[in-house]
Amino acid sequence: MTTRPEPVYLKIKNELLDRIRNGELRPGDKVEHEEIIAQQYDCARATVHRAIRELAEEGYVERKRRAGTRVASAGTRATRVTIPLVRQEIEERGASYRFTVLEQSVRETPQAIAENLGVERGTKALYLRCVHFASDIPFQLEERWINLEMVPEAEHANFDQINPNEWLVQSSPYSEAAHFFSAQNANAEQASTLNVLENDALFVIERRTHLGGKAITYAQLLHPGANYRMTAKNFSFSTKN
Amino acid sequence: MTTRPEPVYLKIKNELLDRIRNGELRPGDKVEHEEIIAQQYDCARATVHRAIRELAEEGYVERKRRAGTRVASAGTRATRVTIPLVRQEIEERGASYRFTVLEQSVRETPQAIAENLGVERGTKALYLRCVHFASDIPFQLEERWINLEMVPEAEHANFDQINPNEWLVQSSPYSEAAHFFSAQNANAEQASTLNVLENDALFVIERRTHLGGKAITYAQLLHPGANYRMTAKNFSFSTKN
DNA sequence: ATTTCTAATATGTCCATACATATTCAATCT
DNA sequence: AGATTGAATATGTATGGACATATTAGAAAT
Repeated sequence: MTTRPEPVYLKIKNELLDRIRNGELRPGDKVEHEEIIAQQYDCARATVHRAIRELAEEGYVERKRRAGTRVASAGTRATRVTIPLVRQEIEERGASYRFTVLEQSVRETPQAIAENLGVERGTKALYLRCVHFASDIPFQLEERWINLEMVPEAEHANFDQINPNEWLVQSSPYSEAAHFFSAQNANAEQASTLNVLENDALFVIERRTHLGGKAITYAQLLHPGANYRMTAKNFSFSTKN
Repeated sequence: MTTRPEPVYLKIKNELLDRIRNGELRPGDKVEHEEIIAQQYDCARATVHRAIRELAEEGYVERKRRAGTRVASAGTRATRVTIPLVRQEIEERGASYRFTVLEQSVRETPQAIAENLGVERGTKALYLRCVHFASDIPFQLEERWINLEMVPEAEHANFDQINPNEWLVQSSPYSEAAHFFSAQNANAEQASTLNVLENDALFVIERRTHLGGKAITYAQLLHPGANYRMTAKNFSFSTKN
């Protein structure tokens, strides 16, 4: 198998990472200066810099000017989590997707929701409740509030063909989002909607979406715990293997 | 307030991100070529390259040679999750930390565990069960298996002063880890240990740790759902604000 | 019309150099 | 001793050039 030449910065990065992983370089240890590594690999300092900068971004080393680079103290691990669109997630499992809107009404926001939307309590907002099915089995219950001050068109939007999340993604694709993950017991209503038993554990994703400091929407996405498992992916891989 | 001059690559990155966020650049739209942007900002192409490369790593744009750069189709969002050491997590909440080892024994691995450890079913491994307390309230129940083929010292390690996770982190700080998140109902034993009711929802973190393709340990970290909420952090911020 | 080849092109990597800036360490002054 | 100052130094950003490589669009051949 002819292997394409690995970029030098990746080679340096991976070899450093290996040394960190196998314990040759331990937390607190100093990493050689960029210039010295550049000599060792016979490359430019910028190339070494990129390698070590990426390791720093991924949390493996810590850098300080003049002080140099040290292996970071281990323990806390940063991983990458991808929150997909429900439809994608379902179709990737080889199941067919459909959804139904159980409720769609303009309501006064209760305290907890108002806080999440950053509006005064009692401000009118669009409340939505949907179920998303994977091959006709309930997969996700979505309870959503949309800030009509930010997205007034939502009030008369039609969610027969397109689900609220995808509709919102169209209107402002890359708004800023904050996510929280937790576990809850299903209440009677949630249980019957998701076709599980009351008190069954649910995996909950909360999402708050902003644009320019103002909240667009707040959603709770509830999944039957028995089916649902979220996977975190690592940042970098030593290609050696 | 005298503000230090923003690096050019960040200025470019943030201004592009703003254009993507506010909808001026929509998914599928082409971003100007690096050389053109370099002219606009009167900087080198390498500077533009870094700005756009970071946007690509964070999932905002997609790049192809010759084809150019396009705003990525929105929807799936990548976020960063940090899994801290229990002790840190508890102390950061201003609570005092202590833990107790409920069980520590060498056992034959059952099927499910053997799969996670990548060993033959029935291989001996160290089984550990610990509770971690936040100001004397049970915070996390840890059920762990350690592969003694990889870490034989663990068999006679003393977990009175240092908890198993921190002990393992010392022995191989930056092994590779895979994480999974899910929700489970507490069984009777878990419930009494965590001082919650049977069937209460638990937030579960599973962690599988490898080194050079071989599993070191597999752990389930169970948290009472009522207390626990995991927060995902975004990658980049437009500094404009 | 379809396939095959070829040239154009935008991104990907890299270099050699330069200067900026945070931080340390040592020398100097109180 | 303690505070202040200043030089040394490792990283951070940037330049302007070069070549590599994937991919596309168009030309040529079937």
